Amino acid sequence: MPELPEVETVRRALQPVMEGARFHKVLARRPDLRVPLPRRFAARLSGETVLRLGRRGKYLVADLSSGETLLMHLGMSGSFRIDLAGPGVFHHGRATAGVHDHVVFHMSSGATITFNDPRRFGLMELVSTDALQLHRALSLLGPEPLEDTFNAARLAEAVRGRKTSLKAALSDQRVIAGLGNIYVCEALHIARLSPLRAASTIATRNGAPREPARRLVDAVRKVLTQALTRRAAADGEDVDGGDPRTFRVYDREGEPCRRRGCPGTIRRIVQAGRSTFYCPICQR
DNA sequence: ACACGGACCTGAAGGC
DNA sequence: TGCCTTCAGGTCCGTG
Repeated sequence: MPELPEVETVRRALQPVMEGARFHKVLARRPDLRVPLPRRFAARLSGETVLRLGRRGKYLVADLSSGETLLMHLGMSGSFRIDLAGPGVFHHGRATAGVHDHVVFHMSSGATITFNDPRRFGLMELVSTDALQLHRALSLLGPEPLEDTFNAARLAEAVRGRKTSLKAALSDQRVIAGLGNIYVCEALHIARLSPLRAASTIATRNGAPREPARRLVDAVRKVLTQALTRRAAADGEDVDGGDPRTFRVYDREGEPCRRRGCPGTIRRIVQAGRSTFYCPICQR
């Protein structure tokens, strides 16, 4: 499911019921996620207050009153369900937990937060807040694409000398944090750059970032901002994928290119084991 | 050091 | 209908 816009949307949904609230009761129903749940997971959370719920790349980051930070990742299929407590919840709500409801937080806010993840590629870890930036998942992450730290110079530097495709480079979380297969394809189409192009060719020309690098930075910002806006409008519905009709290239093999005046047909190829969708006519 | 293929899981969708 | 194959938006590890 989740790339940066989806994760950020989840964060915004959880924030009101988590920030400032205590973990009243925690259920670790199935500990064998991609990384096994931390030892004594429920006990270490219970009674602690969530000071702040943030996001870094595709990770949700909850700082706790205990001095530990709860790090969460949705993997491919993870999602959170929020049930606001109320009279009759046992009669009218979900009385039975779903098979893939692996972790349940009962918060002092009254909300019940359920982590569901069929494929179990998701992850929850507890790390010392002081050492958070040293954590291997976070320490290598590239800049946040919607912050100023992400710019053409930085991108050019990150891909300089990289002997790999643009598609692979943008998918690399060390280059930019938060992009996944869909938005990489979408951003490359907006920027009119071929996913097959060598990443280093957008980099620098005698010191200054090349024009393609600038276009790509703008395209990444644009595609993420648009997705975030659409997510907000969808308001919880369609937690999956997003509307295929709004994609420019993703999952549109054989369909016409949506760029004005472009006669191209969207092609699907496989790069590094994953589908890439692009227009061979207008992406160079 | 880097880049790639495969592995990790389950479920949905398509072909026959 | 049902079985089989393929594919899925993420990451990590081993190999070359």
